[in-house]
Amino acid sequence: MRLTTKGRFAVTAMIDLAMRQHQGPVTLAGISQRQKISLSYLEQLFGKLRRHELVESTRGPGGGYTLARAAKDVTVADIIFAVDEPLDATQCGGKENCDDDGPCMTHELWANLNKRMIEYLDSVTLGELVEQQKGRQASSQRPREISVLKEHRAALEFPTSTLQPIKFDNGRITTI
Amino acid sequence: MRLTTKGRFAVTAMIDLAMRQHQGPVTLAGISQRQKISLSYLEQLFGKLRRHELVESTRGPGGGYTLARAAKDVTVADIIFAVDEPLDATQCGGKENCDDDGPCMTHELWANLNKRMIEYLDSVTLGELVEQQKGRQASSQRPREISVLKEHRAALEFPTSTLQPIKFDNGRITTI
DNA sequence: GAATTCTCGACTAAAATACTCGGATTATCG
DNA sequence: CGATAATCCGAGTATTTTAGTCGAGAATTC
Repeated sequence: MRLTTKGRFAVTAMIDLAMRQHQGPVTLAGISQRQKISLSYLEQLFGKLRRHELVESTRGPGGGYTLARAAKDVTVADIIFAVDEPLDATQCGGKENCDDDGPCMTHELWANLNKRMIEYLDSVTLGELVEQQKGRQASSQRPREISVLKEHRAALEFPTSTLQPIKFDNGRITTI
Repeated sequence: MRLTTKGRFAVTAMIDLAMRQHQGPVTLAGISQRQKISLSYLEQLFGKLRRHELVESTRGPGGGYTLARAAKDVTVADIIFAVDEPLDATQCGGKENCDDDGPCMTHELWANLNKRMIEYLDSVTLGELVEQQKGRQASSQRPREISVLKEHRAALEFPTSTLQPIKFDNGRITTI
């Protein structure tokens, strides 16, 4: 489980896709423009998403991508695992003999943290995110205050910080 | 909240320190040997731990480090925040106007994930980890089977994989 | 056949991570 | 005092990862 902007980009792009696919395939060029993610980078990401059977592609004019299954059946964990695929379980990955003398001291700690992260990310579906976003757009231009904690600690930080905002049609809402 | 091997090293080193400090200050050279972490790297980490007032140092021969407060009053989150300090809140850090039109769509998602991770890491104290480790060492050389889930997903992955096992005195247990 | 769109692999720039190195400072011991 | 043990500190470096580029190709539609 790695959390990088890559995963975040992928989730953002998938929300964009989910909100538009009812009109037919969605092009990467479109997602690229709306979400300000480079086309070539999107190509890489969607290659992985396709190989993990989260999206399907149609070539040629009028082509693009569609979800391979219903948005409610895709979890955030699915998306993140698809693009941030673990190259191979790093040492101590699953086995418990990290060293001569059994599991390293922190084994359980990280395993449990991992479990909790996955549980959470697996509990949130793409469909829910889409609904959330629709509600937000419908309510007003000014977003309603969100009940997200202001931690005394720093916010979740992603390794690199080229995080892009999400926009639909240059900030306007087209009647979907 | 970043999860890197740096944080893991720090937690491992702190456990080592907590288990030995009753004999007086623990030297980095010792931790370096036992945990196979480079001395210079440890110096960096403990510089941060000291500035965050998690440890105290004594210079000169017979010197070393001790915990600045009781092990039960130090959480894993404390340690990780000390060494993986957020350079500065990346865009969208705390504020909710990531873009023109309010918080980006995934804002809540990551904020909530972050909250959960912190909650968990804040719920585990250094003291608990030490107790766990003592119990493990006492029971037998062969570690007891640990009830850690074998996820169908990959295990928690740390960005780079120079993870080192933890050892005490070359695998032997000295009567502490 | 021309335009559109995905597909693929190799390459590159920038950043972050995980270190190393040299020297300075502080304290103890004999 | 001087040797030694230890922390302190800043600068530098190697490796890896991330993010993104580029170019050529293949499928599809019109």
